[in-house]
Amino acid sequence: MEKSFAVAALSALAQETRLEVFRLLVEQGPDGLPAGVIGERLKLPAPTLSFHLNQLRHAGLIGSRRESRSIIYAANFNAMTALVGYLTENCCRGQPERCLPMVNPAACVPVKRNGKHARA
Amino acid sequence: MEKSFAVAALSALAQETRLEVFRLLVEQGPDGLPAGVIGERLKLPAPTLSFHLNQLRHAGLIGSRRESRSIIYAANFNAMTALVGYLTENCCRGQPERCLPMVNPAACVPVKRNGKHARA
DNA sequence: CAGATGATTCCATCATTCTGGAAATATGGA
DNA sequence: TCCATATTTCCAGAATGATGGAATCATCTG
Repeated sequence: MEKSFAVAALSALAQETRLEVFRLLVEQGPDGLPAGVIGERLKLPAPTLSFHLNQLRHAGLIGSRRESRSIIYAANFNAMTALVGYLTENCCRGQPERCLPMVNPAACVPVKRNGKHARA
Repeated sequence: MEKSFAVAALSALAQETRLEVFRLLVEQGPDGLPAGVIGERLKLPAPTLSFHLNQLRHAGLIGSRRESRSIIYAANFNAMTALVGYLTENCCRGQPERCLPMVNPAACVPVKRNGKHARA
């Protein structure tokens, strides 16, 4: 993962409204939700929601598809995983046992992607 | 984890310089590094670095201790884990198999903390 | 095509954040 | 005490981000 991608993703999530939107979509799973429903649940004016959905989409954290009049948004789970992996990458110089007393091993070596960071 | 904590942590990381600092400290492990060394490695003017270290510290992502004239900063691995857990919490309405085709199980159900989100 | 519905773009306003020089504070050594 | 080192605080200018009303675009139905 690129540093600029990570910054974009983190910036997108670093805002209360967007974080709520994202978590709602993560909870929903791959099926996602139409913009209207999201706005209804989180009580957001349409332009505000649209702005935030755009930020999340440009950051690659969510995807969208049109379905009749609605536009359905869904979390991008690959991006989520990649971001988490980027944050925790190389933790403790590859000696995760050094932070294991404090964290779950999975968080320290989370992304098993063509074996690159795998250790467990 | 509180929503406001998560937003603070994400805001702190959503900035290129701070993300670099944090990743450097994650790599260093619990021993951490003195501010001066961080500034040297990342080529940052002291006031700029100090500003960013403060942001990270206020967000709870790093801790500091004085050691003679130096101030040593180290990543807070508990906070890191909690943040990752918050992002991925309840993914796919507790049916992680729905996003498993896309992500590593560990990323979907990462934080085993008093059994609250544990599933594997 | 006309009307209704779902969503986006435009844009001005307001608010927050980043940057680094100069000055200040803390610690240790001669 | 005086000086050097390590780091922080102060501050102001520059840049970036959020908000929501009005207008616009896209799609479906009759």
